[in-house]
Amino acid sequence: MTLDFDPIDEAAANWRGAGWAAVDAMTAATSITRAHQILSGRVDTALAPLGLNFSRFEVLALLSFTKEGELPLGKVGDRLQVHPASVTNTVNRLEADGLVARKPHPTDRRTTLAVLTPAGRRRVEQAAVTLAEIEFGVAGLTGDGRRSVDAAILELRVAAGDFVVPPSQRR
Amino acid sequence: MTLDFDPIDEAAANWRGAGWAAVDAMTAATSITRAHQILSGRVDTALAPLGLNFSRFEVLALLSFTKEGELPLGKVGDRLQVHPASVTNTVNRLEADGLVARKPHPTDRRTTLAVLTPAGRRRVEQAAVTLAEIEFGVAGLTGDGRRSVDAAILELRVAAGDFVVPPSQRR
DNA sequence: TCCAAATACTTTGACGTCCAAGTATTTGTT
DNA sequence: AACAAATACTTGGACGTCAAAGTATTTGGA
Repeated sequence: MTLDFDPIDEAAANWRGAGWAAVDAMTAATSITRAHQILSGRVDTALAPLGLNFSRFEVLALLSFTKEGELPLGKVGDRLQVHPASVTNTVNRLEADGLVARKPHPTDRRTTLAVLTPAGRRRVEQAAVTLAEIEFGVAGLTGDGRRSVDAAILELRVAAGDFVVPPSQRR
Repeated sequence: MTLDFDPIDEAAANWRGAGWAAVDAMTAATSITRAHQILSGRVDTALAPLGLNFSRFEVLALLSFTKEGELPLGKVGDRLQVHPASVTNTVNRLEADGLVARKPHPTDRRTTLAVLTPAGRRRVEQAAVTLAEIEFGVAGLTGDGRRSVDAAILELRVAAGDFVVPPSQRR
């Protein structure tokens, strides 16, 4: 069902025709939404044979970067910027597949650690290779395109309060 | 829980440290994912008082641009690039709220038309104003940023086969 | 010391998305 | 004319996300 016109261009023209405002914002929002749809479809398809999706992969990758291969669930949520309930759900699945284990925090009994298992470490290595092969779903974006997307979205993330740029690093 | 560092920068450094490939693709994918998360949160929050979300708004907007304010459900899915089951679901809600009605196609009895009601037309006008006010969730992106995002993602969409650029319009 | 507030995680429930399968109707071929 | 294939939509199920409420534990004053 490939169209023979750009649906976003079409929408922009309709928007202008209706006299609606912020057409450039609308096209940017629609582009980003569609890009996400495309890449997440590609990524999930590529990871499915490994029993992973992007969220699960992100958790494994994050753990694999720590010294001990473990992190409190709350930290996982902070870093990946997802809701605590989603972390619980994701870790449940990883645990069911034996890729991660839950372990009590040594000093704070409110806290639960997610620990990467040996199987989890092997799996995340495979997944990293798989994802690199499909270019994380952004095949079609050139190097320039990737850089400009990163730079533009950086502004959006800062504006959304994702993180504070330390005064020493302002660009 | 604002971080004092850029989590995507951090991820990129970790990726390089682990010797993993396609770091630039990873950051682009992560940026797009996060951008989508930010804007869709903002948009859904802004539309909630109107009983809409972005999907429902898109359907209403699309209908409002047609001459008769009606379109077969299948066409809606094609234009908005969403799964037929999602169209059914979205139209169900719009219908329950009296913003859209289903009507049989005059000649093809397989086909169902979604028709904008007067209430639907009023609602979509309000929503368009609301969305323009919050810049469709992309406040923080400058004009340049919006243009470069659009241009970069255009490549991605074409590569994904969203539409075919007619020979006469290749840029 | 005591206790309200904050923190950490889980549970439940409302939605949204997609896939796969099912029903109805039309199209295209022989 | 007959019928397999294509098309259009709906249904049911698996998942994922978030918000809100619930439980347990720790923290930070009064």
